[in-house]
Amino acid sequence: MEKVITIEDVAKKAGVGRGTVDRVLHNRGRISAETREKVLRCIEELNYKPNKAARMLARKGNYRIAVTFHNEEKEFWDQIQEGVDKAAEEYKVLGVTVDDYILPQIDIEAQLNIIRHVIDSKYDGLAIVPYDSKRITEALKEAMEKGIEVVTFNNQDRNLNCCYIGHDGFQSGRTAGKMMSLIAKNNCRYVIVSAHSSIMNQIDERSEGFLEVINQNRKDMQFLGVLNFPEDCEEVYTKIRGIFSKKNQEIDAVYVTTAIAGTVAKAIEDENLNQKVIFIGHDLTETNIAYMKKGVIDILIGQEPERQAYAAIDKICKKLLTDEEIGENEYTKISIVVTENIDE
Amino acid sequence: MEKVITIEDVAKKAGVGRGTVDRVLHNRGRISAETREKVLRCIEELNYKPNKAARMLARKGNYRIAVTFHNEEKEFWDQIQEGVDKAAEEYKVLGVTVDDYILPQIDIEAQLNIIRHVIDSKYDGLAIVPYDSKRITEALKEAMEKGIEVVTFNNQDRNLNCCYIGHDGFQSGRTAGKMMSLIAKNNCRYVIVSAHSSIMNQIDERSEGFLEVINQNRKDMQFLGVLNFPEDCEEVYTKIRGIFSKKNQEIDAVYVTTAIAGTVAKAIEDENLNQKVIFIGHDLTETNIAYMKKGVIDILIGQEPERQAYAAIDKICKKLLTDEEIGENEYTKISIVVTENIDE
DNA sequence: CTGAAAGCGCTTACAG
DNA sequence: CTGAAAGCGCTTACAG
Repeated sequence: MEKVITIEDVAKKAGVGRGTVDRVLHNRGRISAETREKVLRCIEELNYKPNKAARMLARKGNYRIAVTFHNEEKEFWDQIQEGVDKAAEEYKVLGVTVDDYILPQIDIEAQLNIIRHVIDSKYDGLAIVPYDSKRITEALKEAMEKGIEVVTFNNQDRNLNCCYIGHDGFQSGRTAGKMMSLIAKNNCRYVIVSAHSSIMNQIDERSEGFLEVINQNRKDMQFLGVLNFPEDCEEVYTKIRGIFSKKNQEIDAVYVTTAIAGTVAKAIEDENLNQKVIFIGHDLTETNIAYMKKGVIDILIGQEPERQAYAAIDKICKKLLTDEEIGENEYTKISIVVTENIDE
Repeated sequence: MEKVITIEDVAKKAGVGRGTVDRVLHNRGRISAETREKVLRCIEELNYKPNKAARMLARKGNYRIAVTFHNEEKEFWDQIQEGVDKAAEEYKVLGVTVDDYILPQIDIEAQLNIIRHVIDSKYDGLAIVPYDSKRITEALKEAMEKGIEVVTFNNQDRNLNCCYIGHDGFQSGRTAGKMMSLIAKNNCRYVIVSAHSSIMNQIDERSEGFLEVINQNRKDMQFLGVLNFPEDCEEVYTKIRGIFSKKNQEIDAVYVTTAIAGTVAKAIEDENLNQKVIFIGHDLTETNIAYMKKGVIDILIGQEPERQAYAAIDKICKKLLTDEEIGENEYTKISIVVTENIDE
């Protein structure tokens, strides 16, 4: 076995105690400049790499982190929840407690209260799906200033200087656009179903990206417009069905940017337009996958939801437990999924 | 902080020493049936979960594992190498040494020698890309019988009862087929470029899967046949260029199952057929990506090579270090990639 | 068959 | 400012 360098080796070589090496490693406590220098040099020369398992063991204990999101589109957020649970389970044995704060729907006021609570209760970390609001941005800034480790996921707050983990909405719209431009027949007439002025900016970015690629690659395609449906309900279903019915001669393809793909799919199926309308949507929810298997939805764009939540919590825990920097934004993979490559 | 149950708690509750609990946990040493029962019950009741970090720390040391593959298609195997290196780095601090045995090309005889060497040198584990040969199967069986932890990756030996990590060749061919069937124009005439009687069975499986989906979805498409090119060289380039040139009226689409996509792409580009031939290939190598960006290749099917190698080594180390079962085969994700969703 | 003790590498009060 | 010691949870010889 190759000899592995430990903190002990460094301490011995530098002629100091292990505690001292630890201190320079983490800039903890005060150390004389020369001791610091010497230790640093030894670390360098020995190419010392701290053992994370040991670190976590020793540091064990007593951290509390909060995670918050809403779960209105249940199937999707359940996947987020899985990521949360997995991380919570994993770090529990290392002494960190993860508390979930889950809202029934997007609610800026409620989210503000949660952030406030997180600050007041002196949580050590916060993983959050931030809604687009100046007040939220401000509240999160305050939390960060008070030393709470904050990581955002799934929706990016571009006004906040904070690590984000999730997909790039614009790029995923572009990917959908590319697929559409590859598949669509000549002079294909298409609509986008979206939700304007959403409090989740990812949604708008998807439309932009989609249109950009179509306009670039397929000048022949005809854009019939955006249908905005911020909510998902009976009424929406009826409206959509009406639109496709009346104009079924006109619509050859549809791109749904939001979580109402299931409703649109149902409308299309009920109008017997399965094979006639090209359908691209987002997220690998059970409903969406079922419609894909039935041939209503052709392609789904995935964004690795479990990974988003898992990574957000993981980063916070690593920072807390091992001082590892939280680091850069991490964009999750944008997957293109057809029935043949569904995962499992 | 929620109280975390440790081995100590279990021991106390069962009225035994920690060592004893450890023994029943790992079926190490002999324990009286009743003690065993009692301890098991306490573990159950307390819902005790061992702390892996602690386990790895204590078990640290002195494991050697070997990994072997070839790297003729360098760009691809470099990605495999990355996975190997990442795992090696990670486990080094835990006292496991990873030795690479890399062949310049597929070579059954050479691989046999490596397996032999692994057995003779009493390695603790072996991660291998097994070539299709009865003798290899036998040699691996012997290694396993001698207690070496073996995991295969990238190419599956279906005659060996051993964990495999990699993509499902058949399913990835099906995925390629689906994309082709979505994109291809009416009466599209297509060829498959492959390498029959390969020593890597994944290749043949891809063709099968591809054809199955096309035949099912697109009766209109016309199959012009399989072009077999086991090697990648100047001569192959010339031949391919000839085929596309002479028959450029005839070939509308091509599916390349092997690592010679770059050569095919070059031929097509040199014949100025970029926009005329639909091109689907495998693996996100630099060359392939470059041809995709130039518009020669339309779609690439990925198979997570880094993950394959990483997971293979990771499983072996976990087994060695924490007794965690190596478990089931793990099929890596089949990704569909266009320029818009290339990772990074 | 089983318990007590030492050790894995790191961190954290506690003295000085 | 810095060292010695105890402890994190688990495993491993060593006695018995």
